[in-house]
Amino acid sequence: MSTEQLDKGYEPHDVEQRCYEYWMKEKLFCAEEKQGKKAFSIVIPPPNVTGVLHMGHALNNTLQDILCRYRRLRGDNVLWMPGTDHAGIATQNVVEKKLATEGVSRHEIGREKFVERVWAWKEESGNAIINQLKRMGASCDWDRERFTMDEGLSKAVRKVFVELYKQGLIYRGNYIINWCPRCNTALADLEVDFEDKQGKLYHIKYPFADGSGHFVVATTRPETMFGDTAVAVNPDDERYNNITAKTVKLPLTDREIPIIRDSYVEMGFGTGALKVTPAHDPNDFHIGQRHNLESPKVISDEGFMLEGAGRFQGLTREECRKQAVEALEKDGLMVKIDDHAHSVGHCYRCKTIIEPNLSKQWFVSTKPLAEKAIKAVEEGRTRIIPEHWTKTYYEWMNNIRDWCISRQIWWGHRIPVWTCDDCGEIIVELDDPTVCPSCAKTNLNQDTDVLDTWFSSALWPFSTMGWPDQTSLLKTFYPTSTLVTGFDILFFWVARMMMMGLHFMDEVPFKDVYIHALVRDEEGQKMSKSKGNVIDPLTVIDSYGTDAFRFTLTAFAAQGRDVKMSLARVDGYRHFINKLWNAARFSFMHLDKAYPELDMEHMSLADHWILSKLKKVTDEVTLTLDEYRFNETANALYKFVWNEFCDWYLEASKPALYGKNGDACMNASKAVLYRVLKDTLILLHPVIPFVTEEIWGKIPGVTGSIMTATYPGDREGLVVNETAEKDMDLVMGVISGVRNIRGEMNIAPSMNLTAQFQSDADMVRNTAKEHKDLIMILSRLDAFEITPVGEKPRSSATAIVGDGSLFVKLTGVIDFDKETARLEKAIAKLSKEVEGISRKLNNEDFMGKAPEDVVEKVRTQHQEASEKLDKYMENIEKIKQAQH
RNA sequence: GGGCGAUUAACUCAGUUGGGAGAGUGCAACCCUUACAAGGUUGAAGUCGCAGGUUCAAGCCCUGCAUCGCCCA
Repeated sequence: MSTEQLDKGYEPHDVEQRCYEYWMKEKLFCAEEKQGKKAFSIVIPPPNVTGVLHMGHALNNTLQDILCRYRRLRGDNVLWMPGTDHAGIATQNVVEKKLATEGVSRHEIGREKFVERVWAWKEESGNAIINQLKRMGASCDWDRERFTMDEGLSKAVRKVFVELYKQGLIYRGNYIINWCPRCNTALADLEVDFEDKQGKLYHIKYPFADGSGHFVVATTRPETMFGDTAVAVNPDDERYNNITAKTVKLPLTDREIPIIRDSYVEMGFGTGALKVTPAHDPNDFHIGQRHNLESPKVISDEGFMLEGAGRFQGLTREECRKQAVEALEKDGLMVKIDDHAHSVGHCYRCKTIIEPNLSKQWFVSTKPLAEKAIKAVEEGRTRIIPEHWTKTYYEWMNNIRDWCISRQIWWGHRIPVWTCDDCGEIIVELDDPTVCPSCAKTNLNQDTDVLDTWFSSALWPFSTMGWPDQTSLLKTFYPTSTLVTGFDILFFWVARMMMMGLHFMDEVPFKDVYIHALVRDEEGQKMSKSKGNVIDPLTVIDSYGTDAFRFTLTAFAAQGRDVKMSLARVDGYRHFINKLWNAARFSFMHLDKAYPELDMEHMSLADHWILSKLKKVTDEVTLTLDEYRFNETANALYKFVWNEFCDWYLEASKPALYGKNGDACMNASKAVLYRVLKDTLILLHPVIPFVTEEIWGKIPGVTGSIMTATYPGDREGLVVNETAEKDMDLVMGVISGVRNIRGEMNIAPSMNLTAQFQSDADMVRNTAKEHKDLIMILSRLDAFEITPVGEKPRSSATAIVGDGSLFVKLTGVIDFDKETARLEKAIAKLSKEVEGISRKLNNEDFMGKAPEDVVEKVRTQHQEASEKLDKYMENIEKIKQAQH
C-alpha cells in the first residue's frame, strides 16, 4: 500500500497556478499549422481590450474550453484563437474621462496625441482580461493572440473596405442616423437601446393659413417643431377630406408649411395629423423624401438649438422644449398635455438620449450580403443551436437595413478615403495615395472618421488567421468548427461575420453556432453595476476554486435558458470537487503501481458493474458534448462519480481491496479501480481541468499531462454488462431494504442485525448467495440466510426486493405499530400503482391500439407490482396475527 | 403593434421521437462506520400556470387565456 499522497481536502489555488504554467510550458494549447489531422477550430468572441472579466465571459469561455479540451482528447488538431477588440467608443470614453481628471480635453491635445494616449491605456490595462481568462483555465493558443487594431487585422479591414467600395456595396450618403450628442458620433441602428419612458404628449394647434380652422397635432417632442416642413394626414382619413386649406402657419415662427397626404400617418394616433420634421425623426425623414420636402436641421450635433429655432437659438434641446411649451401656452395654442408612455432611444455606450439626426455618413449596403447569409443557414451549411434562434436570425436578416459604419471618433480604423482639395476626386485604394489620380495635385485629405468596431470584428474568423494572405492557418482551420456566443450579439456580430465571411471567403465562417444564455443573478435580474447585483467571477474563483465555478456554469447551461448564478450553488459543486478529490485519495491508498490489464476472471460483481456504468457514462458524455447539451454532461458525470463510483463501487470494493478475498481478487479490483479512476478523470477533464490534472499527475505509472491522454470512448474494450447490472440491482436492493428498515424503525447503525431472504427463483437465490458477504458488510448483518419461500420469521420487519421477501429480525426491539404503519404506507402506494396499471390493461382501446411492446411492458409492470403487493399484504396479516 | 421564451417539490432547475413525475439545495431523523462531517444512511414533500382539444395514452403535440421575461418596430 502506498503512503497517503493527497491532502485531506482539495486546495485549488496553488494547484491552478501550477497546472496552468505546466500546460503553457509544455505548449499543450498550441495548434499544429498543418493539414492532415482532423481540425477543430474556434475563434474567441473578442472581449474589449480594456474590459474586465464578467459572468458572461466566464460562461462563454468555459463552454469553449470544454469543447476545445474535449476535441483535443479525441485527437483533433485544435485551434482556439484568442484576442481582443479595440472597442472604439467605449475605450475612447474611458480615456476621455481620464483626460478630464487632468483638466484637458482630447481636442486640446489633438488627434495624434490622443490616439497615443489610448494605445498607452491599452498597454496598461490590456492584459487584465487575458490574465483573467487564463485563471478560468482557458486553453487558448496564446502565441497567436490577436487584436483588432493589429497591423495584420488592419490590413484586412482596409482590403474589405476598398473592395466593398469598388463593388458599390459601401457608399456615402446624407441620411438620418442615430446621433449621440455626448459621444458626438453616429451610431448604427443596432447600437441604440430603447427604453420605455413616461413622457408627455403635447397637443398643439397649427392654424390653417387661410384662416379656415386649424389642425391639432400631437407630438412628444415639441422642440423639433422649428424643423417642421409639413403637416401630414392619412389620405383615407375622412375627417380631413374636405379641408380647403393648403398650408398651415407654423406656430412661434413666421413660416408657412404645406399640408400633405401620406398613408404612413396613423389615423388613430392623436388627432390623425402629424407634424413632419425630416431632419430629426427617421419616419419623418422618409415622408420628407417621398414628398420632396426640405430638411432643415434645428438641433446641433452637440444638442443645442440652431438658427431655425428663432429666439430659442442656443438653448439646449431640453430647455428649448420648456420655453417653447410656455410660449405656446401663452399664445393659446397648447390644447392639452397628456401623459404618454413611449420608447426612447439611448446610446448603448453612455445612455444619453439619442438624437435622430441628418448627417453625411458611410454605409454598407447589406441586402446583397444578407441574401447569401440567409441561404447558408437555410441550406444547413451553418447550423444555429438551439435551433429556435434561426427564426430570429432570418427575421433580422430579411428586414436588414443598411449599416452605418462611420464614427466621429478617433480611436479605431481610420476610413481609407481621400478627397482631392483641388478637383474633388474621391480616392479609395489599398495604399495611401499621395497624388490625385485625376488632377495630379497633392492636396489630398483623408476622411477624419473611423470605422465601427464591429466592422473589424465581422472579419475576425479570417482576419485572425492571416487573411488577406492565403496562409496555411486559413487552409487548415477555416471555416471554423463552432462559434460559441451569447444571443445578445447575434446581430451585432454573428450575422455580420456570416455576411463578411461568405462574401470574402466564399465560405461560411463557422459550421455550428452555439448560442448560450445570459448569466443573471439569483432573482433572474440582469447583472449590472447600477443594480449592484454583479458577482465578480474572480472573487468566485478565489472563494471556491475555478473548477467548482466552471462545473456550476456547465451544470446550469441548459439550452435556451438563462443561468441564474448564486454562490450557494457554487458551494454545492465545490463539495463535488472535494468528493472527487477524496475518492482519488482513497484510491491512492490502494494503488502503488500501474495496472494496465484488466483481469476479467477475478473481478467481483462490483467490478463488472462499475465498468458497465463507466461505459454508459462515457457514451453519454460523448453524445451530450457532441450535441452541446453541456448541462447533461455535467449531471451525468456528477451522478456517476457520486452515486455510482463513490456511494456504491468504492464501498463495495473495499473487502477485495483490503485483500479479504485473496490476492488475485485484490489485484483484479485494483486494476478496475485504476482504470475507472483514470477514465473518469479524462471524462471530467474538459469541465474541471485543474483538479483532474492534479490527480492525474499522482497516479502511479502515469506520465505526461491528462490533456494528452486517450479519450475512453476512442479505446477498445468496455461494454455494457446487463447481467452484472441486474445482479447488482438485487444486491443493492437488499442492502437498501435493510438500511430502510433501520432508518424507519430507528435502529442504531451500530446494532448488528440478522436477516433472511426468501425467494422461489433459483437464479435470484444463487445471486444472493454468491454475494452474501458483500450484502452482509454493506448492510451490517451478523447473519444472512437465503431460502425458498417459507415461514415468515417471527418479530421481523419486511421489505420486498425484486421477487423476494427480505425479513429483518427485530426480536425484542420490534415496534409492531411502527412496522404496521410502514407496511400500510407501502401497500397504499403500491395499490394505487396496481390500480392505475390495471385500468390500462382493462381498456380495450389500449390493448387494441397501443404497440405490442408497450402492452407487454405494462403487463410485466402489472405482474411485478401485484406480486409485490400480495407479499406486503401477506406480511401485514402475519404481523397482525403475531400481535395477538 | 410583431416575434421569441418561461410557468414542474419550499428554492433553483432537468425531463429529445407522447408510454410508470426526477436531481441538487433546503428541511426532518439517526450516525464521527479505517477517502471525504465540504461526509454517510433514511425520510417527508408536486391537481407538471389555467381551460379546452387531438390520442388507447399528454409535463411533452394543437388552440385559447393568465402571469413573468427578452428581442424587434
